[in-house]
Amino acid sequence: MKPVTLKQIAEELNISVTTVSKALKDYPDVSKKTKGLVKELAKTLNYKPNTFAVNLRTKESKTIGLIIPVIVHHFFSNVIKGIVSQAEKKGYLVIILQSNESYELEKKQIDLLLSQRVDGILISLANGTANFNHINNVIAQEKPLVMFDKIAKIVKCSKVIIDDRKAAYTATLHLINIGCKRIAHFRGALLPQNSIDRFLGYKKALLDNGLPYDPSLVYICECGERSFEEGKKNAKQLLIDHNDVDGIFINTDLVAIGAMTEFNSQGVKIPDDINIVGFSNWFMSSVISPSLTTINQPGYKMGKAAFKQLYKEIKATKNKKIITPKTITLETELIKRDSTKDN
Amino acid sequence: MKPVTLKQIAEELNISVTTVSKALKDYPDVSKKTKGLVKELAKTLNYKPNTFAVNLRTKESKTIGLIIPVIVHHFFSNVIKGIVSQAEKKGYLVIILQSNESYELEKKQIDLLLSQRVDGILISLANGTANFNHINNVIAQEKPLVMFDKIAKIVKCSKVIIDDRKAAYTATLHLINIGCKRIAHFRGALLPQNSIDRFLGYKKALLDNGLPYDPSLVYICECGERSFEEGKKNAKQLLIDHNDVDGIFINTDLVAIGAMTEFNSQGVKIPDDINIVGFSNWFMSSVISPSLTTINQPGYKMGKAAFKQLYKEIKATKNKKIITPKTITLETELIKRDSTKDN
DNA sequence: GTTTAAATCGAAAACGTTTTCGATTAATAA
DNA sequence: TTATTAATCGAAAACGTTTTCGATTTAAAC
Repeated sequence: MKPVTLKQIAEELNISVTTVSKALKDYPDVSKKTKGLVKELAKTLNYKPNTFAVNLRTKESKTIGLIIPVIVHHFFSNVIKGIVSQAEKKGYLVIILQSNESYELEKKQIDLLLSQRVDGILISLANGTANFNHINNVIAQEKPLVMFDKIAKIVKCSKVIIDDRKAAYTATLHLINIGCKRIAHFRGALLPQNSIDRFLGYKKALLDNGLPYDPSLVYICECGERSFEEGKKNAKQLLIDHNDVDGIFINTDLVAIGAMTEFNSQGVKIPDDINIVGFSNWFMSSVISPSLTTINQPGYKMGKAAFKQLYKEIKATKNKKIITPKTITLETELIKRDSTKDN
Repeated sequence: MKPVTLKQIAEELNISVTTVSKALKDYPDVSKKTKGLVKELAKTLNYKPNTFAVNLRTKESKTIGLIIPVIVHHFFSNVIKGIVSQAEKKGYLVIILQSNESYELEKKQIDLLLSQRVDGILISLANGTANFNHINNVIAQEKPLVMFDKIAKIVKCSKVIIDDRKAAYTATLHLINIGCKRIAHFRGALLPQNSIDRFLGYKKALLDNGLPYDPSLVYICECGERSFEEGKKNAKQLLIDHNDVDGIFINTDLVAIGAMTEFNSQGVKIPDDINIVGFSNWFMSSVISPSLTTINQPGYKMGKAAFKQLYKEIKATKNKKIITPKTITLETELIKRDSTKDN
């Protein structure tokens, strides 16, 4: 019941292991006849090359690692799907690790993947990550690495992102265009680049359009496991702090839905009393009532693009070519629904 | 910039590769002194054993494969999270593949994982899978395999499931208890065991409680990508076919939410005109309005349990022990919310 | 001083593949 | 005929580790 090896095929046909190997890989220095014999026998014996040996010899595993802050997440699970499907097409397998937004875990997982000798790494940074030595370490080893979504601008590597600032600008502008004068923002955690950028886009849209920027209108949420509750809490606090807010741009749909739930239960009408724009376009957002105006964030596309870039870099590295980091920016779009007024 | 090997450490210390290897693994036949020297040098050189070589030697990869019908799915992504986190604890990595509910793909992916020589396989069957040769093939090779959620009763292997029939019975009974007399069922696809079981539980609850079973009240949906739309469509059809239905037990939350959307838009009041019970307890279900009564399906726990069982079997196989298949049934619970009347 | 036991080490084989390079044979050209 | 080329093959090294088993040295026992 042991797996078939080249040796067994060789002995059966009274030829050498070398020839068997070469026959299976269509080397030109094997006759058609032997190729035929070898391939036939390999098929009937159901020969499968021993990946361990192949890996050892070729020094590649045809495997990539993926580190992601959360798995149970509409956007990220779409990214995973994009990566896995694209990788499979190119004959690569994907090892998935969840960093749980923890820098320490992320560091360990990088080590784990390196010691596993994956051919490349795809990563979306944890909220807790402020030090990038572990990432730079990977790059220094000339192991291809591509960041997506939650990136660090400071790190010299390829990135696949959306233009968070622009998207946030668009979202806020929409609120302004429908007549909002006091626009609040529920922002994400402090460290991640994308929550910074969304905040900056929000701020710029205000200033560009003659509205004052008021820091007391900006609320923070960690956007972790308890996003929904954070949304409710912030909404409750907002109602206490201010009575004149007529629009909110919220960092994530799930937080927005939490906020909407709170507003609903307090009798605050959406969009009549307050207009809300979320971010990400979770499936849920189209289904709740009122449906949520939001920014579509293309997770599946991002996963595909990230793998494609990584694949290029793996090939390049193999051919000893130098890779110049590339930043790919994917398009987003505003999806108008019922949580904001028609204008 | 090449990775450090045992050989380099050996040369540096003027000892043999054998001794270095043994020192690092704390063999008793290496002196304390050499152990100290070796370990110290290994650390300063940042030695990491070459996994490829270790795999080849030990014939194990410390890697398992996971085949799952869909990744972007609240329940399944929770399962993934459970598996990945548990596996990491035991030093195992997880390769994820999505079968897309396709038998053909599933078959190919099994082959892929076998040729990758994973130490074990975790699988939830595709809807399209009616033939189990590919699975039996794995078992015949004495490669540990555990099925979860979408299983095949006929296959002799360990399984982690919920008692779908019982859960469906409970759900239907709840509808009966609050006074429903004409209870419809939106069932899942025809092949999967769990959609069959949920249907049977529904039917049994009716008959046990003196209600007639009426096949015209059973609607089918594939529960694939378009679940939401299927829910709407079935709801619309139901309103055309019957005007006396006062309760529906629906195979999946997402379908239920689709149905509720349709009822809402047609002015059918939930739960006054019609009571609805879903299945799975997606996060969304607690957030929509009215919130959805449903059966909680413990995805994270299932993932953990599935890996634990697989781990046991991997260990057992390694020690040449025979493994007797085990079926683990996880508890479910009815979560009463606003889509069903109080009684 | 000899025997025995314990402690410490290393040579070598093995895992299964890939690839280089030299050897052999057959076919062609001179 | 011999020289040259093309076609076909295989020996052997290499990838880096683990593990068996025998060798050597040292200490203890007689």
